Amino acid sequence: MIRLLLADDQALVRGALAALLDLEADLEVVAQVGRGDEVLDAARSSAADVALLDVEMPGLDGIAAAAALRRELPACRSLVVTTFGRPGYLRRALDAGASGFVVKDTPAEQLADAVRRVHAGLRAVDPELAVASLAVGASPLTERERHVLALAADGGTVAQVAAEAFLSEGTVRNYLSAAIGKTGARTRAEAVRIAQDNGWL
Amino acid sequence: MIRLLLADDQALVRGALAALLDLEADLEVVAQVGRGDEVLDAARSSAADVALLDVEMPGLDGIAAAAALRRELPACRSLVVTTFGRPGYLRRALDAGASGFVVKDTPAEQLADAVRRVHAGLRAVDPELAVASLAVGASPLTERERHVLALAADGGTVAQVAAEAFLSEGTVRNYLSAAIGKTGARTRAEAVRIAQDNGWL
DNA sequence: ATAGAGCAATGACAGATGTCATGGCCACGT
DNA sequence: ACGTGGCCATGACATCTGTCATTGCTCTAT
Repeated sequence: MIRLLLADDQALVRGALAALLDLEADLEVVAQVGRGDEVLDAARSSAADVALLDVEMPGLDGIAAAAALRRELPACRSLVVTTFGRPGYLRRALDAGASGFVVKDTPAEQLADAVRRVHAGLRAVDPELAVASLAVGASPLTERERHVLALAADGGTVAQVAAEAFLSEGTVRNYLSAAIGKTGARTRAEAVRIAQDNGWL
Repeated sequence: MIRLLLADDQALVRGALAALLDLEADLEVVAQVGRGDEVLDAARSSAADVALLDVEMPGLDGIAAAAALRRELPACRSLVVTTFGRPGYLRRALDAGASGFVVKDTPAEQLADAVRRVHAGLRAVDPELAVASLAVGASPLTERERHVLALAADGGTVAQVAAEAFLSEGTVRNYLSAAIGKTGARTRAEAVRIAQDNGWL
């Protein structure tokens, strides 16, 4: 029996996945959580073998949760499940020690197989996405550029971003300018969109 | 036996929901589609009683699909299921003739009940969301303002938007200015975010 | 040790953006 | 008939952005 932990902030999806996986004779859902920062405790107390982690979660995102599991509970393997096939997500998930990566538009029948592969110590990675990940490559942004762009993502002015980041306005403009150049965008808003689509955040 | 149609672009979620609902003795999933524009045909040929429609779908969104069902196949009732509890979505869904509206973070146990209510001719609406919908109210934007803001949403310049909308640059700036004022935003990007969050698109 | 890369800042400048006043056109309700 | 309000446009204006050149500091790799 493979013992499963489900982590997804959408209760309906979480419950539905549980129903789907419980249909398999060799799988057993032993814990469900709706927040990333509850994953570690739940995995420990339920002695889960595999954790299905959504990327978008409150508290702690699925990738960070995978890293925490790797560090604190290496016996429990991670399978990251996500809505968005952002190439950067895959790379970061694997870097964080996840054993598998599945997007939510893969057929339902393949999920159980992915779980079994991960449990067996193999990798389970969407091949199409792996190619895209290589094609897009790693983020061209430096850490500060990323940070400033993330702060600008919700539409604030340069002055607001500068205040939040404790930087001068000119510096913020320089970083944004660099980010716009590196992403190939023509405006700040477009740069935000491109960075988000690629999972560079 | 209540005959169900599932429409969701994420195959994994669709399959999982099917597994969940098939566990109920009185429910039967008779059709599944991944695109909004396949809903009508599938509902007709499967003689579905209730259609579960995701809002975010390629081809035709779930709300438009609900409207089409209402018009062409009034025997089939619609239950809109969505990731985002955008207040505007609820209003538009009900206007389109949907009988129910459920967000994806409601507990899984309640979904089957919502389906039964809708099948019985009752409404199934998230009460919390109904309140939010009334509080936020309808979109303050005029049709042109909405349109221009939507075109500006992906980060293009004023000149690009003007070209796409066949308007002068000055007019575009005026509409954007009006939209910024009405949404209470300070920049164009923020206005886009606010409008999207409220489902005003 | 030396060159390269990231980080932080300043100043200057062209161009884009947001605001406002104004005008004309049309449809609608009273 | 009249006012109201949405729609389209123009022009002017202050401000905000995006770009570039330049400087200085710190690490890191060669």
